Amino acid sequence: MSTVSPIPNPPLTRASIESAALDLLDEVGLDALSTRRLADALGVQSPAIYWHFRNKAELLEGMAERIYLAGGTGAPLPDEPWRAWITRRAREYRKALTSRRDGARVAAEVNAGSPALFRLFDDEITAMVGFGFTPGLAMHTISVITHFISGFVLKEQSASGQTPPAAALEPSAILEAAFEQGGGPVDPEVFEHGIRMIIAGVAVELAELRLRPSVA
Amino acid sequence: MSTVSPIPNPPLTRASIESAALDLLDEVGLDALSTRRLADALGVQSPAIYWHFRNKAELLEGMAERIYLAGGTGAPLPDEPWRAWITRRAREYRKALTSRRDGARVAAEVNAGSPALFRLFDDEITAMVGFGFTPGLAMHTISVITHFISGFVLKEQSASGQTPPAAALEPSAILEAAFEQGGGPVDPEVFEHGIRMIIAGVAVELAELRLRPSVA
DNA sequence: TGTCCATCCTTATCGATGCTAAGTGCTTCG
DNA sequence: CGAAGCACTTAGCATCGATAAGGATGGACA
Repeated sequence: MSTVSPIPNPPLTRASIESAALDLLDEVGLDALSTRRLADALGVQSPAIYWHFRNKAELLEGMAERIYLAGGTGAPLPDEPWRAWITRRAREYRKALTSRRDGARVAAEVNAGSPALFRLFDDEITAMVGFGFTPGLAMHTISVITHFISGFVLKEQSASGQTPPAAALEPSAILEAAFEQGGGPVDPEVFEHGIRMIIAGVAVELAELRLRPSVA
Repeated sequence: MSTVSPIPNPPLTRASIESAALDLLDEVGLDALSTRRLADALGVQSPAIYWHFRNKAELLEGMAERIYLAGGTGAPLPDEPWRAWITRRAREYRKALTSRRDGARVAAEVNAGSPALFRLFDDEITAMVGFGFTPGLAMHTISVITHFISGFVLKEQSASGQTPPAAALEPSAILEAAFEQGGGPVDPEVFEHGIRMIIAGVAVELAELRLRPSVA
C-alpha cells in the first residue's frame, strides 16, 4: 500500500466557506444546512468555521450577499429607457434568488447592511433620479418592487416540491377558470404581470411629476 | 399548609395549543419557540403536543392559518368600489401579519392548503370577476398584491429591533434625500404607495378590458 | 359490576444542532 | 532559538425535534 499522500487542505477563508455553503445549500436545502455537514464538505471539523464567522447567522449573511451580488451591476445601460431597465433588473433579481435552493429564504435574513449592497442601492436610486424620479419616489418604487420580488420568489421556492392542496374542496367555476387562465399564484406570468403593473402605476405618477414638477 | 388543590389542567386541543403557541410567539419570537417552552406554558410535558400534531411544522401551519384568518372575511361590503375594497383588504392583511411577532415568517410557511383559506381565496376571486376582472386578471392581481404584502411585512418585522447599518458608508446626497423623503424601504408610506401603484396598474388594464372585452 | 379499550398524557431517551472551552501544531518573526 | 499568534482539533454543553413505551382515566358493553 502506498502511503496516503498528506495533501493538506487549502486553508479556509470566508470566501471559500461561503462558496461551499452555497453549494451545500443547493444539495440539501436550508433546513439541512448544518455547520457539521458544511465542515464535512470542507474536510474539516465544525468548530473551524467559528474561527472565520462569529456564528451561523453571520455565515448566512455572507451567503445572502453573494446571492444578491450574483445578479450583477445595477446601473442602467447607455440609452436604456427606465422601464426596460427596471424590468431587466427585476428579472435579474429574481434570477439571482432562484439560482440557489431556498435562495429567497436565505436572502430574507440579510439586514441590508453590507457596503457593496449599499453602494448598489445608492447607484440605483441615483439612476432613477436621473430619469426624473424624485428621491422619495425612487425609494418607494425600488422598495415596492423589491418586496414584491422577494415575496414572489419566497412562495415560488417553497411551493416547489410540495404536496398539492389535496383538492379536498371543489373550487367554484370562476376560481377554476382563474387557475386555468392565471396559472396559480406563483406562475411565471404573475411575476411578469406584477412588474408591469407596478411600472404602469409608477409611470402615472412620473408623468404627473413631469407636468407639475413642484409636487413631491 | 393547605393541600395543593389538584386542579387538573383543562385537556389540550389543537385550538388551545395553537392559541398558546401564538401567545408564546409574541413573547419569545419564532426562533425561540420550542415545543418544550410551549409545553411548559401549557403545564404539560413536551411530547403531549405530538399527540395533537404530527410535528412542529403542522403546528406552525395551524398558527399561520389563525394569523391569516384573523384578518376577517374577504368579500367586499355592499356598494364598496373595487379599489376601496382591495385597499382595505390589503391593509387588513398586513395588520393580520403584523399583529403577531414574526407573523410574516410564520405565515410564509403555510402552503395555501387549508379549506378555510381556499374558500376565502375563492370568494375574493369571484368578487373581482363581479367587478369586471377576467378570472386570469383576478388571479394575477390578488397574487401580486399578496406577494408584495408578504415581502413587505417580512422585511418590516425583521427590521424591527435590529442594529442599524452602522453607517459605515457615506450615502450620496441623492440617497440621503431618498431616505429623508421616502423614509426607508419599510416605511409605512411605502406600503400605501405600493398598494396604490399596483391598483393604478391594474386599473389601466381593467379599463382596457371594459373597452375591448374580447381581449383576455 | 367488571373488563376492555381508546384516549391523552408521562417518563425516558435518541440523534442532531449551534456553540464554547481548552488544547495543539505550524508558521513567522525577533 | 524561543515567543507569539494563527488556524485548527478534541471534547463537551445545553437544547432541540421526535419516538418508544408505559401509565392513568373514563366510557362502552357484556
